[in-house]
Amino acid sequence: MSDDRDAVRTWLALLGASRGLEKAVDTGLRGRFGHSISRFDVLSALDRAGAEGLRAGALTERLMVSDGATTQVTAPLIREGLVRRISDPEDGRAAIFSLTKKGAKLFAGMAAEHRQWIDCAFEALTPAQMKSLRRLLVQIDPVNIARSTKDAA
Amino acid sequence: MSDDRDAVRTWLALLGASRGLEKAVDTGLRGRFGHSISRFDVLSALDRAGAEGLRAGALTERLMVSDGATTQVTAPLIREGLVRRISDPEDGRAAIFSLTKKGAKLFAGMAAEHRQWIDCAFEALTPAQMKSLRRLLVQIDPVNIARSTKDAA
DNA sequence: GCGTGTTATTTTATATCTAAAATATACCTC
DNA sequence: GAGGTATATTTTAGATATAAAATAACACGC
Repeated sequence: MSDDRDAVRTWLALLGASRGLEKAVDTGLRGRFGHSISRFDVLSALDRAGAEGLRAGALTERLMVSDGATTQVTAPLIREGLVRRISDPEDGRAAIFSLTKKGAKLFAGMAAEHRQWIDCAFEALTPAQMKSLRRLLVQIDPVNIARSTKDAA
Repeated sequence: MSDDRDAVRTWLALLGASRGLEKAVDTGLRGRFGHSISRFDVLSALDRAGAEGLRAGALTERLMVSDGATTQVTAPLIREGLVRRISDPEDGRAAIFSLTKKGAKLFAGMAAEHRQWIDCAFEALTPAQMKSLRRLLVQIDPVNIARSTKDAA
């Protein structure tokens, strides 16, 4: 068998594993808590940030989405009283997001369940295999694509 | 260091690698060809299917998306004359999608470039490492999540 | 032949993302 | 402190996804 498409085959395996797990987690979160994985990511970032919360820009950066998405995803969380938005007293332009008590409590439950799901999904891998997997994953370099695309243009 | 969150850390690494590469490929395809990665996937599936093409249901299954998405993603491709839709002569309900000559030609160019990008992104990995990576990836089992979610409900 | 039910696809409503335009406020220079 | 410029965020428009309702066509039993 030729190895000509090794990289493409590996990419398809990576994409399949990631999408499959993401879909399963999203379905689980929606079913159990009525929130998408995007919202879970917001709650997670804010939980980690603690009491000071995060500015909209910082939240956007951590979620690796666009600024518009942050506004939209936080909106329903604010409506439900899980997230609080206040103006930065030091910069009137900036908005600071943080978890309410209710939001923190809900997130704790979500995170516990989420962790169990992930543990189940990775059950077949030993800790050493997981470490090996992480080491391989970080060697993949998407920046190379951006470069070669620019060259071709 | 505790290994308590090994699985979650691995999941985050997987998600990061996959999203990063997907984003880079999507950006590359849009910049060079004006088509999203979703459309590329459609063209790819139809190219593989050859002259007989694929029924809408089969295309949906291969893309692993919902049936509605197939209708919507193919629409612009049909408008641009890259994909053809005809009624199945043996089943008036079914639609059969196939590539036009123009679509096949465009896809050939896209696929060649796509492969170069992926080769670049995986440059740091040896063929043996890629094989090892694939073997680890297929052991991840999202179905476990669906099961445990159902139990909890 | 004709209702009845199943199946294939499309349509519709909603959610989420991006990119770009609009808005609002801070900061800097004079 | 007034005006221009830069920056932070929201809004808007468009793409893509899902889920569920609607549409259309086949197929079976009578």
